[in-house]
Amino acid sequence: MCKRLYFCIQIKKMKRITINDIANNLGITASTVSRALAGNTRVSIKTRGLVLAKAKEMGYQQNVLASSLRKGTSGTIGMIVPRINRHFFSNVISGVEEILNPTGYTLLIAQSGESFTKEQKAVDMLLANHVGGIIISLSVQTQSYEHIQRAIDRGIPLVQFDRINPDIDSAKVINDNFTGAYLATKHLIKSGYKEIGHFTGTLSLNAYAERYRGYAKAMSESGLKINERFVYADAITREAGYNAIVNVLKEDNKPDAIFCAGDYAALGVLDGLKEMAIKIPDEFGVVGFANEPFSELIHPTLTTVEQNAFEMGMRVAKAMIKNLEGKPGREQETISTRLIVRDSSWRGDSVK
Amino acid sequence: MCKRLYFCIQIKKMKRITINDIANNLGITASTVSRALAGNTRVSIKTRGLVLAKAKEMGYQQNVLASSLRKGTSGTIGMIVPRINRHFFSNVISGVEEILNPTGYTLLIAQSGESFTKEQKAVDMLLANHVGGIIISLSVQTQSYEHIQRAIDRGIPLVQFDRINPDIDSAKVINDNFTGAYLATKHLIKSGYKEIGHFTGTLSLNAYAERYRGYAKAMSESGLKINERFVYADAITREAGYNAIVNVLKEDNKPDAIFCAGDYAALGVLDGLKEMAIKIPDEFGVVGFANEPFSELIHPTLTTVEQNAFEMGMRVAKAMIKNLEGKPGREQETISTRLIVRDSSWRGDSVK
DNA sequence: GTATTTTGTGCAAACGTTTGTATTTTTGTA
DNA sequence: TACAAAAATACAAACGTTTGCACAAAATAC
Repeated sequence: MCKRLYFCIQIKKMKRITINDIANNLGITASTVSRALAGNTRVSIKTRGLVLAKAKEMGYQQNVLASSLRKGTSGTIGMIVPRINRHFFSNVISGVEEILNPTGYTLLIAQSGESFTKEQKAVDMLLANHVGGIIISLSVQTQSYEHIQRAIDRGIPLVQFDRINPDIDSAKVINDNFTGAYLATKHLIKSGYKEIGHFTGTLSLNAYAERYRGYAKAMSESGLKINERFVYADAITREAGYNAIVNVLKEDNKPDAIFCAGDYAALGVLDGLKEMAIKIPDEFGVVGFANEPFSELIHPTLTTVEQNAFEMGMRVAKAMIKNLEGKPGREQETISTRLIVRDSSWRGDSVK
Repeated sequence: MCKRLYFCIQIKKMKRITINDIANNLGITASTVSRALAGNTRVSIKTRGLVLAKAKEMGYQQNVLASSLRKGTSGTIGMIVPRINRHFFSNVISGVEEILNPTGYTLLIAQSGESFTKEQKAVDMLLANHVGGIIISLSVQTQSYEHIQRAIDRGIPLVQFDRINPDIDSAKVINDNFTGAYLATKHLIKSGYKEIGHFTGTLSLNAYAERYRGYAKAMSESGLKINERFVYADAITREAGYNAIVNVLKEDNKPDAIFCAGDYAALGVLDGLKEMAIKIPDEFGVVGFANEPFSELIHPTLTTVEQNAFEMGMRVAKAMIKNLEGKPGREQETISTRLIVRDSSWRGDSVK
């Protein structure tokens, strides 16, 4: 590798300080140093102080790899999200780090890109890296769950969040999608809209199923009938939202409001309505879901449901830590959502 | 730990398959298995096939920890960004993963949150985790660089991107901030604005310094003088942009356009202008930087400079791999930027 | 046919910890 | 002072790889 010594000398990596170095320096043995650093009471308080001081002096840094190898468990938590550049997910990540970092755990993040194969690979990658636990939000494609089971079989803790599979035995943290959707729909009703449609994502994902459930509940509770022709279950992108609204307004029987299960779809709906010169909110109401940053910046500002992503992240991390500490903790937690009323839906009390 | 055996049985982790298991099973030795799995030609093609088949059959997964420990270098790359939930950074991350993942490297992401202390801690965390390399974009606070030097001294490859320190000896990938800013300012001039101000971030960061340089070049080239009272070097947030524009328009001598070094500041400027009922772009021109997703959604749509974040990420990853493979590679690469003209600045050829 | 090279494996040490057990030192008690 | 108990430390094995070196068997050369 290194043909000539004098080349190596300058390139050579600075040798890391190990516990053996400290031990030799202090004239004690490595095991004592190890225990001292761990704060084990079996080593005298005097030696502990000595070791700590010397470690600092020599610039010792634990070799996490060696430690994990010996202990059989690493302080790394793996996290799989569909996309890191989604406002919601990046904020969940921040929330997780908020709790995890101070405890010394480190987070290994992987993206599934909404692809099942990539999700599988991500799980295997995390397992190969001996993560101590896995946090996951399923991709839209995911329909089979052996990869998840593989992780569980390994005995490593699993926490699902947002896009979960209820049948998998693990801790779960979800948004209160039901209530959010319920309130959003109720709000549209209160605002005087009668023919309310719903654009959402695949109902095989619990998040979307719950939003549909909330929508349906609000409708039936107010004696309104759902027109299934106003319901699209594959409309979560801007483009899909646009296509759906254009499509649905072609019919004789038209809706006068749409509750979208995502802000991007709502954005597409607004695009379509503007194109058709339909007045918002006078003639048509729109509500989104997620409170994406753009939702308060567009015109009209978009009524939407806020999910507390950061809070969710913190709860996820806490659930993970609980599991890592050996406490069972297979509970399902729910993070509350909040309706934010803006211009795209509120016609004032007048209509009420 | 486990007081009662029959409790352990069900909780017990499934034992991992090691190369020793494969070796025993095949009646050969672990070193041969190791070599076979690595595709070493010193083991016969026959044995290699046997080992590979058996490994697959037994569901072998390499213990990355042990491997890294022995090899003294891990296949993990650490990446430190100011904030993960910024459109630009999350896209750079995606770009890095695009290149890194297929090669088997894994990415450990840490956030500095624009805090110097957190950045230092992040570096130490990555070093403790024996990352094979570090990719970093400096926080705005960072003024001292011992932590970076610490990493370099360890001999691990470093790649800086976007917010770099030119004095640190490492590979660097930056945006063509100069040209972007130059074109943006030129465009404003072409659009007929004469008194063009500049709202930017701390000029100690090269990215902002370069944008200033581009702005200055365009101005002087067109024979326009920079009024330093129209230049704010601490205005990168929406709020700061708002305050700055309100402030600057109080004076007798007013600008008629602002080139902002960030879209958020530009957003604040638009807020202020709208509040003061100043017509955009007729009376006042605004250009941002970054092409944040919201910039094409707001009213008026914002002229801005696009940075190719994903491309940048891929280049960063390639530079890292080059370094990991032992090739020196301390070059500085520049990713081109592109002006996107929208409604906030273009008064048409009429004015020209 | 022997000598030499090539090819394929095995052996054992090493990476830096952790941890059960053994050993030494200290302390307390009779 | 002797002797047990307690406290502090040392010893050594283990975690799962990788890799230099040794060795045997096969292939080639003379």
